[in-house]
Amino acid sequence: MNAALRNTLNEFEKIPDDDWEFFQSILTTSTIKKGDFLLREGQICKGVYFVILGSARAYLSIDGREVNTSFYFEESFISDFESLTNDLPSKKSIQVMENTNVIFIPKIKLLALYEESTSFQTLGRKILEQVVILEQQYSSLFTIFLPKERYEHVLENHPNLIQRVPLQFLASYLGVARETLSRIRKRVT
Amino acid sequence: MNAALRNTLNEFEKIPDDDWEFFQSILTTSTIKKGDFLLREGQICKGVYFVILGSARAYLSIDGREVNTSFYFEESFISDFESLTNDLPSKKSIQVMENTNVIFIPKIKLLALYEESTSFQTLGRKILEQVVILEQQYSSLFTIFLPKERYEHVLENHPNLIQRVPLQFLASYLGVARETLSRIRKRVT
DNA sequence: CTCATTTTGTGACGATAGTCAATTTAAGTT
DNA sequence: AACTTAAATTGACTATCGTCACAAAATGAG
Repeated sequence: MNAALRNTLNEFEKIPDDDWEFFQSILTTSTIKKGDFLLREGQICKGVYFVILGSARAYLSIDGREVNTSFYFEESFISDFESLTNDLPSKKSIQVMENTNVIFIPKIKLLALYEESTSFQTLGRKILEQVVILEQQYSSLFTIFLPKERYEHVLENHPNLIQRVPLQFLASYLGVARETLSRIRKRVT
Repeated sequence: MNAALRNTLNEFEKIPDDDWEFFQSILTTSTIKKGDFLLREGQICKGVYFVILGSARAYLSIDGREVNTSFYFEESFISDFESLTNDLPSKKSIQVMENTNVIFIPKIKLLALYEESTSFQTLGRKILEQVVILEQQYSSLFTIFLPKERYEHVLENHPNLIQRVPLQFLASYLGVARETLSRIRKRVT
């Protein structure tokens, strides 16, 4: 059941068997129904989710309008770091886009695990390094590309996004109006 | 001489004295002349710089045009994570904007230190967590704000940037043409 | 201080994306 | 399958930004 998570973690850092045993004991698995929330604006994020099957989105509510900031699919980690690491009320909501199976990793337990296991500490650092890289690539979308080019670049590099995310959510993620994205898509395809 | 660095690190995690002693031994301090480079496109980034005094910018060269992706001032860490963590040729160049004093922390030594010291490992993780948060705030500039609002938001939250970065560099960082930024600044001020 | 170079500011124009409104298409429910 | 609701598309119009060309201001070197 947790095999997908172990495989993903092993790509970053090999986990010794006994570390893994303890790690498993802090995990809880659950199924979230389409439209339900992993985190709501104002709540304090208490841990990290791992997506076994399904998808989710993170968004900001800006005077009534929803601005999508991230999308998550199988084998990815979901959290709001701003809330999680500094215990601040989240500015974002995280909502599941379809029925989704997740593993929950509580922050308190994870921090304790870091203290005891060097390999997990290393793991946490390596995952964060990749998150930083992805975030930088995302922001450069806006500074180096025009809207149409942003779409093409995402189509090329993250086809999941284009295939599995409804246009209404994708638009704000790409920084364009829904109508504009619709027109871009017609021209490109 | 390294006091500024120690102070900064202590805000993340207290460093035991003996850990600090060893850490100091891997550091080298240098002065970089205005316009010189800490990293050039195509090179592999070999470590992290800490700014004691001065400033720097990171930029991408996109068909002749320079797109600035980050600015660095006193007490901040400079690196290209995409190159550093995965040993890839850097897409970015990092150039000093004025005569700048930096401390260099070599990656190889730092990784060795991580293996031996839990507090440094934790430190590395905590710094990365804050980097992720900053990067996410940067990308949301583009999705939630119009150009004029981006300028005002940066003016409010990172006044250093507005005061110390030439307009020609700021423009691409904010995703607008130089002329547009010039006009925004006239209206806002 | 003067000259040369770089940086910033301005004006005019065209291209592009945003907005509003209406329609078509798709999805979900009973 | 029929109905309802939501999502995507399309058209018309406007606002905004980018581009090009040039002028003014600031910076730096001799």
